[in-house]
Amino acid sequence: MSAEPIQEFFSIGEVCDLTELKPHVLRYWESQFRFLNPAKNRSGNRVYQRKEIELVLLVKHLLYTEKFTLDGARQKVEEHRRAGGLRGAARGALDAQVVESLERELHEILAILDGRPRGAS
DNA sequence: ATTCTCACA
DNA sequence: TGTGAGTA
Repeated sequence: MSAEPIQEFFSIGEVCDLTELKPHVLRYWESQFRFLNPAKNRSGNRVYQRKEIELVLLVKHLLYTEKFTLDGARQKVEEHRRAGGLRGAARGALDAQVVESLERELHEILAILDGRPRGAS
């Protein structure tokens, strides 16, 4: 009964639309966070997967909303990862509040994606 | 049109 | 972080 071919890969441009960030910011973060390394296709273009969009949103939240420094955000995200990712962090040593709000933001975005065959406005 | 790297402010 | 140059 499944239907819509869910979009699995995203260009940097799509990720920017989805996260409200500029391409140069995403590329810069790549140089600051090892866990933010999207694969490159044959032509060298970044290919993002949903997991990476989650990371981008987490970093954006830490940096812009919680006003962490690059170093602080780096440590925080690594904590999240050691705790088992976005989800696992909830039962870890991190604020369930943040995780909750992130999942909400994420769901809003992914919901639109999953229910949208792309190309329609 | 989009994205990429690199340089520079 | 923002912008521009020269590519692919």
